[in-house]
Amino acid sequence: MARFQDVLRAHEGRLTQERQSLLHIICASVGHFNPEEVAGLARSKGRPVSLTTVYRNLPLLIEAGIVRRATVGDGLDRAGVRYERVWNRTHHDHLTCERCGRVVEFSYPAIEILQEAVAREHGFLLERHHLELIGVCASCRRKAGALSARPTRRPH
Amino acid sequence: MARFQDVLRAHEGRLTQERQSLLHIICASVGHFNPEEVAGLARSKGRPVSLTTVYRNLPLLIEAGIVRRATVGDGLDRAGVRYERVWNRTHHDHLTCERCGRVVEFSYPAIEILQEAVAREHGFLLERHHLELIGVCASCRRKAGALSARPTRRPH
DNA sequence: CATGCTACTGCTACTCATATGCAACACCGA
DNA sequence: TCGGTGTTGCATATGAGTAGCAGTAGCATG
Repeated sequence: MARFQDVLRAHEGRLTQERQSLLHIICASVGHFNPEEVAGLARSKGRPVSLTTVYRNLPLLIEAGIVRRATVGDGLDRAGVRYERVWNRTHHDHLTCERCGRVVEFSYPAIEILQEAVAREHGFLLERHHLELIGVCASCRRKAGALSARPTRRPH
Repeated sequence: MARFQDVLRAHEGRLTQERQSLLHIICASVGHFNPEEVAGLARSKGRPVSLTTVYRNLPLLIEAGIVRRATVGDGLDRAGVRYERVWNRTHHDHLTCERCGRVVEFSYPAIEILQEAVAREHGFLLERHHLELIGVCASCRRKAGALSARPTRRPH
């Protein structure tokens, strides 16, 4: 991508085989991924990239606005950092089911506008945000049934 | 705290010296903390608790609704997981300056209401959320001045 | 199109946060 | 007071991410 090349130039960087491999994989990605998965995909596509290199290039890809860190499963769970492509996609946030782990993407402009308002009120210039809603999805609620375990409504 | 004792009972747990020490420290806490800091405080107060024990008890304290994980500095930065007391405090979210690291707490009921709406639309029962706004605070903007580095407005 | 500078890669070895095995200990109900 | 069992702390293991380093490969230059 031209955008990536710009960032590379700004860093006096080079467009190596490995970086091209990463770009291809990420541009073809649909959901979230972590560094390990990217390295695995690269290997399986015959253009392997070491895990170290993935880690070293992710910051550049973020700076280029191609990927971002995604806060998914930020709850107590053992989640680990995940990333997602941002380039050529519309902005969205995440709604996660804490029972089955399902992740729904949503976008809700009204919330974004209010976030801007909050930032302005405090004299901040808003750059970005992380919003993750955590709850129980419809099917898990059905499964849990009316019997017990109605989750204690204590949002924060 | 009675609440903690309830959780302990549910787990057939015991109210040990160490757990009391942790409770005291956390109930006296004002801002965010990490496990290391808790252990340090306990030691300095003459009721030491090993780091291992802190790690082992934090999940119980979360379950008891006394603390929660706080998403602070979730950006690229080297942040690390932090916790904060929730018990006896009003709910709030965080507004972080990515330049100086200052954290402002805010609460904005309208956003909470919209979050509920989003969850409901998708059939979710909202349990909790993580919201962190990241931007540049007033004084850092002044410092950066009109000269350069107007942050690229690319929120997500 | 050959050359050389230097960024990049991948290996290995390291750090740091967090988890686990285990023996000694201390709660707490009997 | 006593005994079973949950808990603690140490030492050690795990796992994500980082840094050192020697060899490699972009790419600018002549």
